[in-house]
Amino acid sequence: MSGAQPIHAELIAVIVAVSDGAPKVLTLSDGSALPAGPLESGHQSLQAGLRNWVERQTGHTLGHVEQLYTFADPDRSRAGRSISISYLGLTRETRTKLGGQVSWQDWYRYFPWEDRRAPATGIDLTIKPGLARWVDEAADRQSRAVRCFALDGAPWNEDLTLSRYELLYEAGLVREAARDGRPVHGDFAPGIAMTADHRRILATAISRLRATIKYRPVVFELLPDQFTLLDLQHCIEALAGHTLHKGNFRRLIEGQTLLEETGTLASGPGRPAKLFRFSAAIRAERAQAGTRLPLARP
Amino acid sequence: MSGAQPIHAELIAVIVAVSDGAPKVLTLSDGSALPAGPLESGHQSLQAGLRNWVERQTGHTLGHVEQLYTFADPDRSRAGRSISISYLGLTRETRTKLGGQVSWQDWYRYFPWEDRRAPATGIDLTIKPGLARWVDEAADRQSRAVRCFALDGAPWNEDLTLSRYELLYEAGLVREAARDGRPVHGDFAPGIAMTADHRRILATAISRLRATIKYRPVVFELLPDQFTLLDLQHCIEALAGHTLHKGNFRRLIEGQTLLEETGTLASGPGRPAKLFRFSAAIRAERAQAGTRLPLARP
DNA sequence: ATCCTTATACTCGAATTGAGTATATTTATG
DNA sequence: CATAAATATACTCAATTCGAGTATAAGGAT
Repeated sequence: MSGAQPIHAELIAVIVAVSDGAPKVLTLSDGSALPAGPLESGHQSLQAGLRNWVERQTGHTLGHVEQLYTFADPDRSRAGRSISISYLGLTRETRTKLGGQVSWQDWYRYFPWEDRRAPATGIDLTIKPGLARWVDEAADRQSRAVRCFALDGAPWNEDLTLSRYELLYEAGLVREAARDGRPVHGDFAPGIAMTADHRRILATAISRLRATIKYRPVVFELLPDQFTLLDLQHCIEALAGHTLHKGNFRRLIEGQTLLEETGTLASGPGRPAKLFRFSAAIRAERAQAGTRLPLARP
Repeated sequence: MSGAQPIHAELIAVIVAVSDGAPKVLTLSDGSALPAGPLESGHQSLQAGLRNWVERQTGHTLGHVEQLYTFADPDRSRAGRSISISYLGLTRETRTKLGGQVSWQDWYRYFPWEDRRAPATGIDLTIKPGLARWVDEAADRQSRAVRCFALDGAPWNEDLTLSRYELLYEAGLVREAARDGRPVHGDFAPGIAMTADHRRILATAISRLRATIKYRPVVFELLPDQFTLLDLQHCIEALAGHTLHKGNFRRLIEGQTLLEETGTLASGPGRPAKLFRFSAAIRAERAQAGTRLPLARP
């Protein structure tokens, strides 16, 4: 087999925190790029390399870290091919000073259509006409658009963030598509663009995280040590992009051994809520255990 | 940032087929290695590179292809670091001639404890004593072992194939651990070893495939054009490693729009069964749609 | 004392699930 | 040819889960 070639490898990180009821992502260049850096020689493993590098650059300790996807750049210069390995990392947003153009951004700035917590945002109205034009051009597009955007009465599936972004890209309804020279089909969907394929990587991270929280208790990496059941619910709703039924949520959580009471109460308006922490077993296993959250769809 | 270095990239493929009621994986060296090859310059994308290379080498057309994981070799020679990108590919086992040491192997030869279709194989009896010794050495090991191997009355979770292999490796209960100089804790678990980390990659593939078949109709890449409901059930049981309730399986499958009748009947002993094929919509979307199979665990 | 706000508890019917039994239609066998 | 064996298909039923709602408790603010 011939054609093996030297290659340049880079790590791209999607660092996620939740604060003020919004999921945030750590960005460079005033929100237009994800943090990235070359794979360095000293690193034991890719994951260790990423942790080390993020902690040095941002001062944030990463809790859960998960590999997302590896991309190869097809048409880079003769100088050598480039491979990007992307990661999702969870942390708590601390008020540490951030360097010049480093900032936390609400991830729904990039994907407004993914936030369905408040009803009737009218976002679909912006997207649907362009989508309709694209669908009419070929026969096999209909069912894909229907499934991704729940066009008929079908239920919205929050895990399809990546599929939806890819569809909008193919349909020429995001700026990146126009930038890459693809045909457009109308006004761009709302939401701001990013460098290269960074918005696609962010969509991958959202899809993955939304899928992960359903069966593994990774949310605890995003919450403070103590929290109320409503805090937990709001955190999950922020990530999932839709609201949950309070009573059913509590029933499911309390039916498991996920949490334990701290014995203290939260203050604030209204009746004080019990404070909880994740149970010792869960903390020891660092999110290895299984969980059930009321997000699975029939 | 310094330390960027040229890197060698290689693709490793886990090619899976199901025949004679057993999940098979394509191997080299009489079953001790997975097919692997360097990333070549002509390839558009990693996935295209893999398809191209597998089809040229084996004559098998890959249906569903899914990226598994990217590893970096930490302690390779000064000559340059190596990155391995592993993929899962599904195909049908055809009777094409295979080269010298290329062969299809039942994947349960490598993971006998993962096949729970026949009850009481006694495999657990071989593993449990060593596991018990390992658990006793540190406090936080108990719950992990319990969860992975369903030690108390907990239900067996078939998706944990990778976690179980990793635990056995850490516990020094597989040959690869001894080979890598780790302490052993008793007799090795049954199952044959592979080169380097290939058995770990195979475990990753099994975990991923077992998780995937629950919500995406990828099985259709493994079955012939027409098949009976029992064929479909047996295929899924082979992959999942446990049996399903026939009536409930049929109820769930027929309650969806997954299949359509061909109008013909299968022959053989007993009452002839209706032949089905996957519905046109499913085939068109090439496994993009959602499905439900009776495998999800409470 | 009353209102507002949030927490917590409980209810109830619909839907799903797990496990079982009964019947139909073919091939093999004496 | 009658019967057994094997397989397919259909139906039943109770337990559990789920979605959505109502009711009550406990704090602060006015």
